[in-house]
Amino acid sequence: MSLKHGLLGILNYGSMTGYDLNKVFEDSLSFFWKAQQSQIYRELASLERLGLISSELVVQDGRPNKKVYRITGEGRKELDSWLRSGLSDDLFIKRSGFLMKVFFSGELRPEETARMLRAYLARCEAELKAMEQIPAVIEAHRLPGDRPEKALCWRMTALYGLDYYRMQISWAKKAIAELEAGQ
Amino acid sequence: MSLKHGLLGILNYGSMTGYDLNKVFEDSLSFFWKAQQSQIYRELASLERLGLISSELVVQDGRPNKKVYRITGEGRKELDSWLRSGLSDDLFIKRSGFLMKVFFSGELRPEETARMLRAYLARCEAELKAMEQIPAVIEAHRLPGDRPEKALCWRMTALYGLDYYRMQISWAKKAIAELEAGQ
DNA sequence: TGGGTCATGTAACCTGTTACATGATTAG
DNA sequence: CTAATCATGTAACAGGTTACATGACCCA
Repeated sequence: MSLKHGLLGILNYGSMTGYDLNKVFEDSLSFFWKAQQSQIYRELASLERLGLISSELVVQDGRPNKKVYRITGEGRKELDSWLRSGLSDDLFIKRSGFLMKVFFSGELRPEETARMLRAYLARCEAELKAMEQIPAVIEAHRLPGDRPEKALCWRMTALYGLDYYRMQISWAKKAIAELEAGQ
Repeated sequence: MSLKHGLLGILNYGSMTGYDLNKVFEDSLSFFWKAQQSQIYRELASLERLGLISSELVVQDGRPNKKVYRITGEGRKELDSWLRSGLSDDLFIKRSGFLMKVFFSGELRPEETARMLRAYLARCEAELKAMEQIPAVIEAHRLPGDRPEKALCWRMTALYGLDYYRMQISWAKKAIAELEAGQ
């Protein structure tokens, strides 16, 4: 459900094509919501059927024609009621293939488990490094007309990302130390 | 994919019915993998078609007959190769409806956002409290024949859960403070 | 001349969710 | 007597993943 609301949320900031939406998702939301391009097109079609967005074909020459989507009044109402509906039930981690593997790694030799954890640690350190620039990017993206709350909320999710990776890193270090102590 | 491997992993510790597997999932894995009962039955059927598990009908009187699933040699091979295959690509949070909402909450008044965050904080504190007993439960579940690595890996995932909720709590507190400062 | 960007989508498949359906036993 | 537990599933739908398909323009 949230993909639909994410699309509405972005279109609420400005009309754009499926292609653009895909890029915005990759650039800004992919940390907490990874969407496939094909899925975005499908959801756009569905949102249009529901009357929450409308589209206009823009003929271009030199490059392919494009379909620009715009949020409708109905769409704004839906977005608003979603935002105000409080917490939903889908809060926490639902599926982690990684933790599943850790859970069953008692079958492996401790060195093998440790090797996997070290690889995980390296990945987390790389992700953290990549995220560290985001708060500055948000600051830069700020437009004069924007409500200050917007930047605050964006920064809150970015800080979440930083905290998240820092936690992964400290957990992984502890786990590796425990494995090495156990041998 | 990981649901299949989770089922194999549990059946590797002992044969059981779909009903039992569902309970094990709820009791032990639901923190990082929430599976529906109907999905478990479907995956069991699929694993059996693949020859990774086999089943035996046990006729009971007084209660419904049951189908006891057992991992096959093929299944053990598959489980083992999954465990040794290192990190997969599905590492991090993929979808968080909660963060999606936070991201777009710039449209709300700060008090409304703060109310949502306080509700989140309360949920996290409750989850943390519930998880705090788990390391002791794992210790209690230990059987004489078990490899010590098994308990270690279980404890690592439980510690992950604790760290995870503690991180959520500290992030939420910071975010609420920022919102209140911004007003 | 080859790869990246712009721009659209479809098709098939897999996985997850929700709801329905049955029926006996046992514990409070 | 009523709710929980034991035990099986199916059906329909929603959502996510992977792969395919097209085609022009621009830059190196």
